[in-house]
Order: sequence, then structure tokens, then C-alpha cells
Amino acid sequence: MGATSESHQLPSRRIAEDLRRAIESKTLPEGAKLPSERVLAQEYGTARNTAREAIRLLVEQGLVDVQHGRGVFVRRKHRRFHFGSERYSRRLREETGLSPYRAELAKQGRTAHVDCTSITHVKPPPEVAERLAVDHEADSVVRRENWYYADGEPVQIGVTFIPLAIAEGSVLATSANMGRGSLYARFEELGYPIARIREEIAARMPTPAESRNLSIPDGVPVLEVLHTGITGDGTPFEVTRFVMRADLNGLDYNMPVED
Amino acid sequence: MGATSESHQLPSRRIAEDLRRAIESKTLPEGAKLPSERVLAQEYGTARNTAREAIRLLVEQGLVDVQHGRGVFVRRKHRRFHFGSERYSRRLREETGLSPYRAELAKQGRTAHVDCTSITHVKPPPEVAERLAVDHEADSVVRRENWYYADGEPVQIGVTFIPLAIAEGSVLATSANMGRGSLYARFEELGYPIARIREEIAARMPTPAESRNLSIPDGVPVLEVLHTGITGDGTPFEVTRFVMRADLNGLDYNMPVED
DNA sequence: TAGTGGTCTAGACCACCAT
DNA sequence: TGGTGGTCTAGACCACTAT
Repeated sequence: MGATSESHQLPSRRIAEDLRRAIESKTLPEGAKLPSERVLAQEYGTARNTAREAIRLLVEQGLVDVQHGRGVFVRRKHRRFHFGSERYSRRLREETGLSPYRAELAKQGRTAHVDCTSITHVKPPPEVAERLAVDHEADSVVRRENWYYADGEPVQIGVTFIPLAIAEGSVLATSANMGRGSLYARFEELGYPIARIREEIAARMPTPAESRNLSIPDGVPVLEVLHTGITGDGTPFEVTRFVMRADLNGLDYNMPVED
Repeated sequence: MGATSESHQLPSRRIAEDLRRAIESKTLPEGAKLPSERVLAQEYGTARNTAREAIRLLVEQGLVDVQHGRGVFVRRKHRRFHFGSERYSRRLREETGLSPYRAELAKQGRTAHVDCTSITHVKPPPEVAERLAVDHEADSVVRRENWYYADGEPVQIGVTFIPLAIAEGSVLATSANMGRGSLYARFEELGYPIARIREEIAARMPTPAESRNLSIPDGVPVLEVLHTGITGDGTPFEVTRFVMRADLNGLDYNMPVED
């Protein structure tokens, strides 16, 4: 493990660079334990805080996982789940009866679990009102919050907003369980078959609350997808904001180029 | 600015929480200067390093910008550029003659600049070979690297791979300047009109090299888009890997739900 | 109990920015 | 020049994990 790099003057950067190289060259393979902070400090002749700062740089780059009391380990690259346009395909819905989330996880041999944690009536947030073409002061919408788990660990949270005029009187406004074909089958029965989707995608660091809720490791961003469901005649009937751990989730869209 | 929060025992967390609340309530509006580390330390009766740790927590959340010698400032939320399916629309191409990148920046009154920094012949990376359906050992592809600037600052880097069999003998393989209608007009002339796109999206923290190249502030992730251009009969003819600063770029897709 | 990371102290000196 | 952040030292005590 010795001191080999010459490119950085700063001890902390030099330690971090050496470790980064060791990780990228697989000298330290995935899952391997790094030398402890105290050992690094001694090897490089620095204070412990300096070795600690080097570790922090690696954490920021998402290269290692720190485990209190156990040590620092090279982060294992998880295979990502992929979600995209097929998430809303009617054929998939009807053939499998499975929600696309469950189908994707089944493909990877992992256990899916979806939990509807709350159903409430709220005034829509401005960006939701705008996309649903409702008045964000006057109109009320149904808010459904869903947590998505893989092998018992939460990986996504989705919050769906539905105009009250559409949801009122149906299971959409009252029941956590959507039944066979799930959400979009119910929309179809209500006269809102999904024909188009708009997906607005951003990435950012998680808020402290999101870090807690999704147990997001340090140095991992979130993908935020603002999804709008639209009928054939252009009427938006549902908006969902997904927040996903970016290390476990990816998006995969396959679409025609229109005019 | 005093000490008001009760929810955290740890001094560094308490300072960070107080500052976060001040930022979110606009008590500290965008662009405002935070108290200096030394002042915070004195106000909370801690060592300077403890106040410094609090600032670091805010940086990790992407809430503040640290400027050496000047101070710590509440990060200004930039309006994001939005790119999506329309990026490849033929109508847009023919009507404006402008590349979609330039069109989007013009909409926001900012100066666009695109720089083709290199054109080389390489063996395709495995994930590119797979999507182009070429042999990643035997076949060669043209590699074009483009840097995208807004007001002189780099915001995206795109690396395009084109099978040599397609690009050979055309400007695609030789010239930085693509001429009117840009890349996809040339593909169309060569018998590869774009009809579908596949976009695979991930988010992650930047590598040190990307941080340098794109001047990415701390606490800002990148969006990585692996884009495949496909003809009407399903032939992939081009793969581009985009890396974008996630604080300045977003994606916006509007597409039909296909069976 | 020994080893690990987590937090903190009370300094020090340096590099950068503004005046 | 004085104020700011950047890095480092040489300790200390705590919390967690393992044996």
C-alpha cells in the first residue's frame, strides 16, 4: 500500500489518489477492506485526520462504503433496475397482470414489495397543478404515496396526484390495493386510457429526509422523475413524482422520433 | 443567527440544521453570504473545525457554494436546460437549421458554443459495440468528441461512435463542422434517417476528471445518457454518451405509450 | 476487550480575495 | 492589510462491531 504517487503535494490528496488507483486497478477489488485510518496515517506519516480526509474524498466520489466500527470497503457496483416507457404498456399489463416494477425485479431474481403508505386529499403543488391543468389554489387532488422495495430495502418513492374530479368515487381515492392491472387499468375503466407520457428527469443530491427514507449511502445522488400520464386526446389525468436511488435505478426509453 | 434547534445533540449537525432552515425559509436568500467559519464557531461555542464540518454537510447537500478567500454563499438555483426527444426532430432541424442544443440555449437568452475536440478511429467500448451490433474486437468505429458550452462554460460532453462502414468517406469521419442540419442531416443523406431513439439514463457523482472538465461544483452529480440512433427498419447507426452537469441540465421526453 | 469509524478541541500555517 | 476558506497536527472521548 505504500506511498507511490508524486502528482499531488497535499498528503490527503496523495493518499486518496493512491487508494483510487488501487480500486480502479482492482488491486483493491469490490468488497475489499481498505487499511484503517490509523494504519494509513502511520504508513504515510500523517495525522489520523489527514488519512480520514482522504477517505472522505473517496466517499464523495461514491467509491467506498464506510461502516462504523467495521471499516471502509470498496463499494460493490449493483446492477441497476431499468424503468422506462414499457412501464405503461397495456400489453404488458394485461399479459402478466404484474406491475412493471414487479416484472423488472422478477427478471433480476429479487423480491419486490410495494407499499401504499398514504392516501390523502391535498391542494396540488404548483408544478403538479400546471401539468394537470387545474387551479392550484382552488382545486383539490388525491395524493397517493407509494414506497417501492427490493429485497426489503426501499429503492424508490412515488407520489401520485390525481384530479379529484377523476378519482372521486373510485378505488383510486380510497383503496391502497389497485387490483389486477394496477393503477392504469383503473384509469382505463374510468375513461382515461393512457396514450402518451411525459417524463421530466433531473438528478440531484438527496435531502436528509430522503437519505433516511431510502437509506441512501453517502456519495449517491437521486433521480427525480416528474411523470405525466396523458390520454389520446391530450388530456393529462395523473402526475407522479418519483425519487429513486441513482445507484440502484436507471431509466431506459425507446421511442419514435416524431416529426 | 443564534442557536435555536433542539433536534440534534451533535454541535455540527445542529449548526447545519439551523443554516439549512435559514436557507429553506429564505432567511438566507439565494446568493446570501453565510457567517464565516470563525464567527459560527464563536456563536455556537465550538472549535472552528466543528463549524467547518457543518458547512461541509451543506455542501454535500448541494445547498451552498464555497469560495476560497471570499466566503460561503447560498447556491443560486439555475434554470435547467431541457433536452429530449425533440432533439432529433427532422422538422425542427429543417425549419431552424439550428442544432437543438443551440435552439434550447437561444430560448433562454444564453450563448451557445459547440466544439468538436477530436475525431479519431477506435475500437468501440463493449457497451457501444453491443448497441451498434458490431464486433468490439474486430470492428473499428469513428469517435467524435463534442464539448457543449453555455456562455463560455462547459455544460455537457458528448462522445459519438459511428460504425466505420457508415462514416467512411463522409464528413462524419473527417470534419468537425457538420454543416446545415448538423449530424442527423448527414446521416439521412447517407441512407440512415433517424426514426427511433433509445436513451438509457443514469446519474452518479462525477469523476475527478469530469469535475475538472465541466467545472462541476461540489455536491452536484452528473446525468449520463447513453443514446442510440435507430433507422425505421431497426438498424442502429450511432451511439452517443452524454455526460451533463445535473444542476444545469434536465431531460424532457414526450412519447407515445406503445402497446 | 481490541479495533474500527465519528466527533471534537485548540491550536498552527498556508492560499486566496479584497481594500 | 485583515478576513476568508484549505489543510494539517496531536491529541481526546464516544459509539459501534467483533471476538
